[in-house]
Amino acid sequence: MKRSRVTLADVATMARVDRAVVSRVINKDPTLNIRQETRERVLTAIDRLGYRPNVAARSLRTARAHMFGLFIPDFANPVYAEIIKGAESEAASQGYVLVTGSAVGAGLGEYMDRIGQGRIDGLLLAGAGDEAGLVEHLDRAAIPWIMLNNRSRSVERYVILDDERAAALAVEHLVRLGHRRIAHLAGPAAADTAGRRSAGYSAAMREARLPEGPIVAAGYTPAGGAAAMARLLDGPERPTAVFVANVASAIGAMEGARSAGFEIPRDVSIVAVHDLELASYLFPALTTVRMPLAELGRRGVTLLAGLKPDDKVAEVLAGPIELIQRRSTAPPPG
Amino acid sequence: MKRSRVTLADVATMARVDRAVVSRVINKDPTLNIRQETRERVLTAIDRLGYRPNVAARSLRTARAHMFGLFIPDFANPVYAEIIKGAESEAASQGYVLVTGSAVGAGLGEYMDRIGQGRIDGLLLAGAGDEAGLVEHLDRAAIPWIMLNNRSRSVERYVILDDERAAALAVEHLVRLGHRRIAHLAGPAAADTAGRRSAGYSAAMREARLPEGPIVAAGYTPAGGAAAMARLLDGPERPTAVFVANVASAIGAMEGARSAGFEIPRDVSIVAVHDLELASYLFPALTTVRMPLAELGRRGVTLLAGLKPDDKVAEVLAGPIELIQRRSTAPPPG
DNA sequence: AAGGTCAGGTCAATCGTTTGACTGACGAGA
DNA sequence: TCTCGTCAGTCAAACGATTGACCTGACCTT
Repeated sequence: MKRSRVTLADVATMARVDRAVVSRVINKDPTLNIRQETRERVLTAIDRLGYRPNVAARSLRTARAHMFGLFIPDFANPVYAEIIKGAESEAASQGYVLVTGSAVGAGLGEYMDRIGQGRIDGLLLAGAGDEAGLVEHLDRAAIPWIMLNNRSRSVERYVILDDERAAALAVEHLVRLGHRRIAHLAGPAAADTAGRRSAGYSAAMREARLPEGPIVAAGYTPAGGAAAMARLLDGPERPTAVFVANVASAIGAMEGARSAGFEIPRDVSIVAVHDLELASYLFPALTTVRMPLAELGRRGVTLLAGLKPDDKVAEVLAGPIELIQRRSTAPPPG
Repeated sequence: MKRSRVTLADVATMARVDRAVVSRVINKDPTLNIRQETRERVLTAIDRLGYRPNVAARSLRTARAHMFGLFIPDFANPVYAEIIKGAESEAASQGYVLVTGSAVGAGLGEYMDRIGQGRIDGLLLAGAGDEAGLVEHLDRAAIPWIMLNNRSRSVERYVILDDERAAALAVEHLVRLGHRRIAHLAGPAAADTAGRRSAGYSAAMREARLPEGPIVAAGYTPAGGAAAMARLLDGPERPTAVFVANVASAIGAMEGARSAGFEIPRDVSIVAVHDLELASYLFPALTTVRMPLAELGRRGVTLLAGLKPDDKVAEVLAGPIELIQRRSTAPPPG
């Protein structure tokens, strides 16, 4: 039970060298010229004292925190879990710590104020909208930042996935099954991903020479999906299949269809964007389009590590996008 | 206009006072005697320069980082999302930043090494097991830490929920519906929560003078739940109801029951611990026991804020535990 | 013998804040 | 007149690690 903190000076004393030597040994300074024997004295001293460098002192001196932040809107959304995993592992392998936060209730502004200056070397923003003052807030912090999965209208600092293609894959699957009345349960108008998926839907429908079915927008939540589905199935020209923009809404959509008395996939097929482990345990197991979310987090960190505060990034991540067929899609009735 | 970083000295120069005054104004030092006029000069200087205190320097001087860590095994498990939310909001209101991490692949040891010394003032460990060397690792960091939802055999530093009572609530509900053959789909033997829920199950069964049905353990995952359920329903004395230790396993368990050809709740009732929004969108909507998870996170932070590295904590959080009846439970067949 | 090279380190300024100790000016009381 | 007490700030030493510049002695070369 060592209580008082161990510093460089303590190690230096024990190893009978200058603090500078210890520092250079720890940081593997290539300019350091040292006898093997001395190096070992330092190393054992570090070990015996249980020395850990003080991050605050190091950050102060070097002006780098070796820490990246990841800001997400909501931990309850499992889609972000994938992004976090990718980002965390990439950060670790680059020698950074990734800290994830979500400023419950408050927004990014308060988060940035609380995080203060000098605590993180860069920030990843997943699923952030195009809120007022966002860019100003970030620029005041004078650290590099990148949006994941969303573009900001005002600046080029984002990595996104090929949502058009994902949507097309889903629609093509339905078309191949024989569907002609394919509706679209879109995402919230504010979300950039929603727009891109809708665009992909439209393009694929045009390509297949099919009229765009009814389109209803809803938040990326089960509750939103359930409500929207009810409206989609209520119209006169009932669709035989629905392309849902997000897996969370799809979970609600399935419930909505069931409680409206429709059976999936007999009466209506459902396919959604984003694959999750959960999808195969739903009833019926949900057909999805798998997106490289972990890769997105990974790429964000990689870019952040080599970015200056004023650099531009505008990238559509090329990664495997594939349709995972399960049981929620089938040929149309009749 | 972000030139080089703005420091205290810049503010002091602009306000024509000493750095000390600026510092004391910022920290609301009660011993500071200052004219209203001067204070305002300082405040406007801060504002005009967009000054943010440098966290590294502050931490170095005060030996406090104003940051707490929360370590969880897996972001994909939605149960932790609740804990994070509670902890984050409590931390914010106490002036701390909460950072959540999960050392993918590696364990807590590597996480602690990466996080370094002096970066966080305290650590919350959710769902950590009783791994070897854990306590040593934590004690070397010389910061207060608390386990959430799990006890360590070796030290008294935990806050848990009343899992016995949660289990009893679930079992009593099944008994009241008329079930007599109530099986238990338990959690992994390594998890402390699993043990307490099993104990609660046993006690409630004894109380109801019922023989303990078959008990099968599984990890807190859908896959584990599905496999375990198959085994439970395969035996000679098939249970009419199953108490599942965790909602994630329950999702799998439902799937397992369905693919074995049983209908829920007609053939078998299912009730699980932990309520999630998702539960009402499953098919059928899952009956659960709601646990105060956010409160657990909240309490953890509160304790951490007023804890010394050697203090003991052993607390069963008193919070509302209630049965949320949905459609996965019904009277037994016949 | 003077100069040069190299190994093997040491020295000390610096990063930005905090904080206990101190000071100069002014007015009041003895 | 001298002392004392406020008021309104100022001074400067930390905190712990990093890093460019410097030093010392041994050995070699011409």
